[in-house]
Amino acid sequence: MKRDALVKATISLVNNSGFHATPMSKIAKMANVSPATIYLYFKNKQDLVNQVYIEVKAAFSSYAFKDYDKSMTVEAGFEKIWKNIAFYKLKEVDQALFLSQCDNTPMIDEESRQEGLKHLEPLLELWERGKKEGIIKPISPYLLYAFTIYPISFLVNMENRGLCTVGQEAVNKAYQSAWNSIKA
Amino acid sequence: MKRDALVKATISLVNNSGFHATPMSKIAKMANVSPATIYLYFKNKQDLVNQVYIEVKAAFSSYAFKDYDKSMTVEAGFEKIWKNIAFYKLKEVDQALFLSQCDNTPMIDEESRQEGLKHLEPLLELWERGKKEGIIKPISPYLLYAFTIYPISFLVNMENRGLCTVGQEAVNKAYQSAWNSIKA
Amino acid sequence: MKRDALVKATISLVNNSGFHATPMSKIAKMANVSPATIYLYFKNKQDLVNQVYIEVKAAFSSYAFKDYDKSMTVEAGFEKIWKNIAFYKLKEVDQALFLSQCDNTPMIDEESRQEGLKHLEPLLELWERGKKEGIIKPISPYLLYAFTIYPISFLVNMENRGLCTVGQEAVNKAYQSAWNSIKA
Amino acid sequence: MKRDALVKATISLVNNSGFHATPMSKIAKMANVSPATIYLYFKNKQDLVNQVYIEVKAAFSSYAFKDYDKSMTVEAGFEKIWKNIAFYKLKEVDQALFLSQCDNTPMIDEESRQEGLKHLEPLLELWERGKKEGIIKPISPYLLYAFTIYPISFLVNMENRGLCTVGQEAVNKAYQSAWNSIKA
DNA sequence: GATGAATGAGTTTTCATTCAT
DNA sequence: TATGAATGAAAACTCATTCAT
Repeated sequence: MKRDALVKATISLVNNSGFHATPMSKIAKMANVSPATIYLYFKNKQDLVNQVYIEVKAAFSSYAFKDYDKSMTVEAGFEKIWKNIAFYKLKEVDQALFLSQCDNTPMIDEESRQEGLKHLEPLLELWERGKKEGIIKPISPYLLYAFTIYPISFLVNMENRGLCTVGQEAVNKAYQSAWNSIKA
Repeated sequence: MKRDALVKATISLVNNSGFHATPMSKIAKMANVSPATIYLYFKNKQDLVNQVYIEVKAAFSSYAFKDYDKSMTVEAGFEKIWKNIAFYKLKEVDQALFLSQCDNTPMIDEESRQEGLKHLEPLLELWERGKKEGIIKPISPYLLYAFTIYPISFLVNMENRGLCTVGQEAVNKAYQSAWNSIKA
Repeated sequence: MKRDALVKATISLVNNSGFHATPMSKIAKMANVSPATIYLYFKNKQDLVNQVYIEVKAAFSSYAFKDYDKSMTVEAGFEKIWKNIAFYKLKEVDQALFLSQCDNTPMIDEESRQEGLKHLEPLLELWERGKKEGIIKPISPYLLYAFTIYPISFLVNMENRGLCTVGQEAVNKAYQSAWNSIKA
Repeated sequence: MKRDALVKATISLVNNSGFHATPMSKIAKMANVSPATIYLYFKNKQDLVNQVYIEVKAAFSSYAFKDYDKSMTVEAGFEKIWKNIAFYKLKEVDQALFLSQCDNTPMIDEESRQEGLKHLEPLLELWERGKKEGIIKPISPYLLYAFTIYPISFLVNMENRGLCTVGQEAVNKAYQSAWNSIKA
């Protein structure tokens, strides 16, 4: 209950001001809780973001593989996963922005980062299979990720700043770009 | 002289700890300068990062269009610019990381962001021409950027964290992915 | 039962960290009790130490006069009492250290201090008698205490810090010093 | 200047409330200084007391050996040193109380304790000589200290609490007790 | 221009105490 | 009796910024 409110407040405030610029007191206030209460659930500020990061990453990853099934063809599977991710990031903008900030700054422990990464396994496996089947380019998973998944964050960022709008059509076009960039 | 040292110190420290986690005193110390001296060159902390951002962005952009010429074909021009950018980011890792952090967090004024953006004009023009010539997909420049330029940041981040190495071959493959993602 | 555990925990923790550096929560934890439970037995933190002080002082004093009897000669009586005290302090190190800390810091109410003091009456009487009989120097009881009883605390402190060991022989020598310092 | 004021304020406040019960803010206020200023001179609260302890101990020790000279007889030397110490403690009550509190609580680092101890060397040497000459009892220096120097602290404590007064006569009597307790 | 000392305002964190159960 | 969750108030400490020199 209170923990949930704290997690939500953290995401929202970190998005708006960055980690180090959001005082615990503000998080507490937004969660309608005393500052001291935070420390019942989290060891300290660092622990708070770490836990939030891991949880958001887990929620994100779980959504990413919804309706995905290893028996799908590589292309179908990739489209499913990619669109899940895109859909998730465009819908749960707050969480997406939070993750984007975590992934591009030193605000998260390396350990928690590793923890958050392991959820991606199925996608890596799919890519591996795709490479074996000659459907996907034989390039490092970092490249595959950089050109298919990572760009989505940019679009969410831009949309959030009101610089552009990402509708259904843009998503489809984006998917085409993503797929074109890695298909063999 | 001292201003330069301050700019460099800022980049380095912000990369390692994030903007709000790097005190002015540390910046001063790293630049071998008194804290008070910072205020001779910059109005305040926010002004300091803003100026550093604009300068780095300018250096980056100027490099991006080295040897580029509007008379080049779209494809040749794009390859030139893309590789300039990639080369720059892989060489000037510190600056690249700094920009990546600026672009994904609320640490920079919106105004300075706009300021930093305008250097990109020639690339946008090239893309426009490419679209008219039917060489590049008719999609928004945000999409074009997301799938060609933005991924480079991811690779630099990963390399910096020691998770992968980006050599000449990877750069070529990355370029192919970038081009494939936007070519008509 | 629980009260006992609380008293013991208090002594132990205050010895290791000092009064103000030992939180109620730690005391509760060490006593396997909820923090709230402490307040069933003690009005507040100050009341807790005060009570503990008085109890320890009482236990100490009661032991001090074991097998002592006003009919003893002054010298025999003093030796008995002194050795009781020394034996007690060397055996119940925790309690001795606790008292030493109480006696040398402002952590105890003046009132409780007085309360703890009155147990010493028989020793004062013995000294009075000794002075009348010309066996003990005609000096203030504070001096008598300072040179006979107080030194024992020092030895216990040193032993506790691992700086020296106080065996049977040392105790005898110490007693000789104590007696020499006050005998007429 | 400011550092001096801080040291003085620390001694005074620790005497009245104990180390952990005196907030940095109070120390700052008493020294007419901002709390932040404390951290210009001391790394943290622990460092503050440690440094104060070492300094007071040094002042004390330096006074202790005033006009003492290794060429003096053991008895004369001891009387000189003992009376120096007594005089100092009775005059510089604040410092004496502070040391007494440091010596009987866990508020000082073991390291600083060692540091403070080494000043006593000349007294230990004198005792060693006294033992060799058969003038002082062949007992451990801890015993010698416990029965000669340590009692002075008790008297100062008592006088400070208003429980007794220690005048010139008492000092002479006390010295006799001290000497009697250790002379062979 | 350059500085080091100083600080007010604010940060994270702790803790004695309470209260609904 | 007994508690665990909750908290207000205060603690230690930090830091952007200033100012006399």
